[in-house]
Formats: sequence, C-alpha cells, structure tokens
Amino acid sequence: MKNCEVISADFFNVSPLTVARQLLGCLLVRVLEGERLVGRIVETEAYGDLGDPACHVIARDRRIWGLLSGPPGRLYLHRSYRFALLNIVCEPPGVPGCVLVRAVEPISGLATMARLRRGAKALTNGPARLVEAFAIAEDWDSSPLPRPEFWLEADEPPSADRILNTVRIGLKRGRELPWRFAVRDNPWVSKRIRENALVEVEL
DNA sequence: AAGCGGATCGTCT
DNA sequence: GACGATCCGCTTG
Repeated sequence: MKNCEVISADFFNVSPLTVARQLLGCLLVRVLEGERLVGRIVETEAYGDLGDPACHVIARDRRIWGLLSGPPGRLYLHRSYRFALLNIVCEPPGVPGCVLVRAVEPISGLATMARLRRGAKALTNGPARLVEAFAIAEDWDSSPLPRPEFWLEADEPPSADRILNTVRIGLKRGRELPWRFAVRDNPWVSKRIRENALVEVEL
C-alpha cells in the first residue's frame, strides 16, 4: 500500500491479527469545521476472531454479532462503561472479527484535541481518549469507511523490530491471548505495558 | 511511578 | 441488580 492512500474495505478483508499489525503507523484523519486532526496509530488489539473468549461476551448481542460478521471496513463503536471505543470490522462477510484502536500519536490539530479533551493532559493514549480527541460520534457506528469527515491513510510502517506483540489489557476474559500490537518505545502507547508477557506470533 | 476506588450507563440476568 | 475492551484523582513510596 502506498503512503497517503486512503484505506478502503478490502484492507480489512483479512484476519484481525493481520490488520492490527498492519494498522501500526497508519494515519487517522478527521476533518472538523475545516480543520484536519491527524494522528498516527501506535497501539491496536485484535478481537472476535474464532476461539476468542472475549468474543463470547460480544456474541450475546445479536446486533453486534451481525455487525462483526458483516462486510469489512465498517466502524464498530464498542461501549464500555460510559465510553465508546473505536473498532473496525475485519474478515470477509460471515466471519466475525474486528480491530480496536487503543492509541494514536497526535500529529496535527493538538490544540483542538486538547479542547475536545476538556483540558485533560492525556490526549490520545487510550481508546476512549482518542475517540474524544477526534470527536468521533457514536452514531457513526456500523457505517463504512471512508467517511467524508473521517478516514484512515496508509503511511510509513514501523520496522519489524519496533513492533511489540503482547497480551491484551483491561479485560477479564481472553487476557492470555497475545493479540495486542504496539510501536516499541513510543511515548503515546497507553501506559500498562507488560513486557514480560511478550510473545512471538506467526502471522 | 504505581496502585486503589468511584463514577456512570446500556445491556443482560 | 451486576457487570464491563475506561478514566481520573488521590493515595503511598
């Protein structure tokens, strides 16, 4: 994929593990009142692939199951506590799966992001924080990418030796699976790194 | 720097 | 009535 190319549905027509890794380095672009907010993806997690214990929680909801099993490239705004978390549906139709964007490095529009975060210091180093900083609306849920005011762009990927692969964090079920990906030593990666849980995965 | 408890709300039992 | 794919502020060392 070429740099600056807008990412379309076929990018997501594969395993969430592949998407989660390939999304590192890509750009999140949001046009808000004429201003471009841009962030580089530095942390992701794969969800809902076959045999995912965390997926069984999701599967209880028919609507969400239908969304995750539907066509790739659609937004899934997962609700946890009072927050919405940004996911993108993966896999061909009929196979459930999605990728959670956990953290981005702010590139431009930082002042606006700070305003949207209501002055909080932590701008985009957390899944709920970045949704707020990019003014991602909950009624975008299940809509396809790209949107006129929100899309993803390919950009320089981190070299393989800078990609960190660990277990997912913040959940109770399926926490042993090494389905979290992050850019090593990037200061915008969300805090709770568990280096000792580092696992090598064949992709 | 790290660990805690409370906030808060839609969905499911 | 209980539970989260979380965040924030307050406590310790």
